[in-house]
Amino acid sequence: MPIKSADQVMHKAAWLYYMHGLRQDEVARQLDISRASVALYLRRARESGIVNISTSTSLFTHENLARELEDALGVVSVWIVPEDRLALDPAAEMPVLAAAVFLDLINKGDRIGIAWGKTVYHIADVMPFADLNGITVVQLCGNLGSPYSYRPDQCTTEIARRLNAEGINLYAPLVLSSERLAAELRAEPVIREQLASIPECNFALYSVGGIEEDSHLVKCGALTPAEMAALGRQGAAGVIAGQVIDADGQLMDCAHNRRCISADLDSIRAIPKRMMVVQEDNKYQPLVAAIKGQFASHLIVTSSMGKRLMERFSK
Amino acid sequence: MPIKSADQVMHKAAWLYYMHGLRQDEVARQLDISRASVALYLRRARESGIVNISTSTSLFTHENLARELEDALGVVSVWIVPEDRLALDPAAEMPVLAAAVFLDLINKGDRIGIAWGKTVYHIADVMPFADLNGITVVQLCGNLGSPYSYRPDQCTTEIARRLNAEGINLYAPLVLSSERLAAELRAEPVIREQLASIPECNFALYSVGGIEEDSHLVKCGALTPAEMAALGRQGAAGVIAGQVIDADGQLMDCAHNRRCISADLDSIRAIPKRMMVVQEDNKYQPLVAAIKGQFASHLIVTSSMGKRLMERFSK
DNA sequence: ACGAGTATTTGACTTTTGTCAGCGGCCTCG
DNA sequence: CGAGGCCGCTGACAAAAGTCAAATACTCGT
Repeated sequence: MPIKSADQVMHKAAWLYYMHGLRQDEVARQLDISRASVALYLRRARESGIVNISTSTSLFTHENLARELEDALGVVSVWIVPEDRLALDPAAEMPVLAAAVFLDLINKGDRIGIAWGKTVYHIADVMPFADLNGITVVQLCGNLGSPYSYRPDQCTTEIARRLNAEGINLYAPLVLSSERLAAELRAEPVIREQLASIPECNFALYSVGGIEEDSHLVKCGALTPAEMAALGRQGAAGVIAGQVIDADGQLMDCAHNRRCISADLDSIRAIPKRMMVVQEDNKYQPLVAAIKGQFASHLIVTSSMGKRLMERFSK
Repeated sequence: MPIKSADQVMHKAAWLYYMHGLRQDEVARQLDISRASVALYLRRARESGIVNISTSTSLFTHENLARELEDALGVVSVWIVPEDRLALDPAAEMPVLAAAVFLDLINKGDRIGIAWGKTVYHIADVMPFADLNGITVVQLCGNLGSPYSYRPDQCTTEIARRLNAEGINLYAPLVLSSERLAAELRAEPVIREQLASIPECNFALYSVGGIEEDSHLVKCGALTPAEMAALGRQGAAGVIAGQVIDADGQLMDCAHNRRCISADLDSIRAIPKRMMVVQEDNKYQPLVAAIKGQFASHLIVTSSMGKRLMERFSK
């Protein structure tokens, strides 16, 4: 007599309900439990990723603008979040779309790099549960406390949890108080190995940070408003995985970058699928820099941002 | 003002309901239609494959027997349909499992060969709808009227319809009354090209036929009971895509095979993923022949059949 | 332009599903 | 050994989803 574990009952209930199309009361009779329990098991099955429900994202790629941007920017694929009045608020829509596209693009066995920011955290927050095998999720940049609770390690951990994947955190601060200490820490075997393994990723998920004086990096205390303003005057245009880039998407030669523990920008550029998600309209300049720097192969933006990019890059 | 096509409304309703988790009445309010319409659109979205609901099939591979069979038979993967009293009737379970595994194994752009039989038709019958892109479904064997309505072209057409794939039928009878006519028909350009394209398939779905005097091939009138009995005495062991094979899984040298219009057995063997689904317990001998003939890389059987195979192949 | 025929939409009703307080078993610790 | 706490299951009720006949909006041919 095989002992039926709770997991097996859950799995079987999900199978009968979703695959055979039985009603909950029929499943209950079949498994000899109450219907209420069936409802409970079904919820757990969805939350554990045993059951997957997905919807085609073609709604967001079937716009002409998406096609035009793919050609003009030379990226693989673009998704456009519309802003007409029949649509939801883009702030709510974009993370959901990003999560759906993300799940669509990843495969068993992938190694996925996750960077840092409000956008990434929101994506993690709405990420459906899935039961992928052999996925590894690695953290692309060091840690930083945050006034919101969007710490880099949390993003990585949460996404790994939802995918039933292995999560690898980077146990180092994002930014150190001296260049010397940062260099020494980077040279530590445990950190060095982890940074060295980043080129093995085949997928990256991130946004691009702004360089205003109230940008995320400033709010989190990595830079003072004055330092950020100075960087801006020196030509800073955006932030990728905690590192400041110039208008051409190249790493700035500055003290902050030297004090930073994060994925090497060339390593990031070498990742085959680089999914960039940009929510805020004021990220235009940073996004232009990121695109020039080849940081996006898959891009998710609002229609208004898409139009501005089109004007900028179509000539 | 963009004109909202019915398809777009359906797609958007599905998006809001399944991805954002809104209730039907909230979706209705958002899209300014009645809740009943939302329910209708959601059904259509599921039936058109815009929404995908799938359940992990690991329940059926987590048996020890499956592992052992994979080793003993040298096949890639085995799924076992249990027959304990908590389980559904295998006759109902197997097609559902086969359809789920099938959907799991195929990818965008695949070319899929479909053979013929009651089993395959039942699988087609419960196949979920999906919105795969660039899939082609080709018919592996000629047509034959049937006392049940399991004609080969129907299997192909139905599966293609459900996957939103292109279906390519073989417009020839499975069996002709003379060898000469069969040879001439095979030489016809339209038929020849189609048969020649079968090695381009990367996936095959079929079962194996029996050689009893009431087997499918006899019931459909392709062979008389006497002819089948004679073939049995000559060493026939099973039927693959309408063609009779011997106990080693090799093509029999017989009149029936020469009168047959179907995929070349070597072409079938060359297909990378060959998914064989066997429902009936009396298919033991034919299945052994099919396995010896390398016709299965992915196998779905009942636990009792699995045990018999294990006894046969473990030594 | 008109009307027959077809497809879409809806309100009202029925069925199915989600929820949660409370019951009961079981394990732990005093 | 018994009390306390935890976990899982269930019955009963509330909420949500499915269904269908009837109404309305389209389409196409004449």
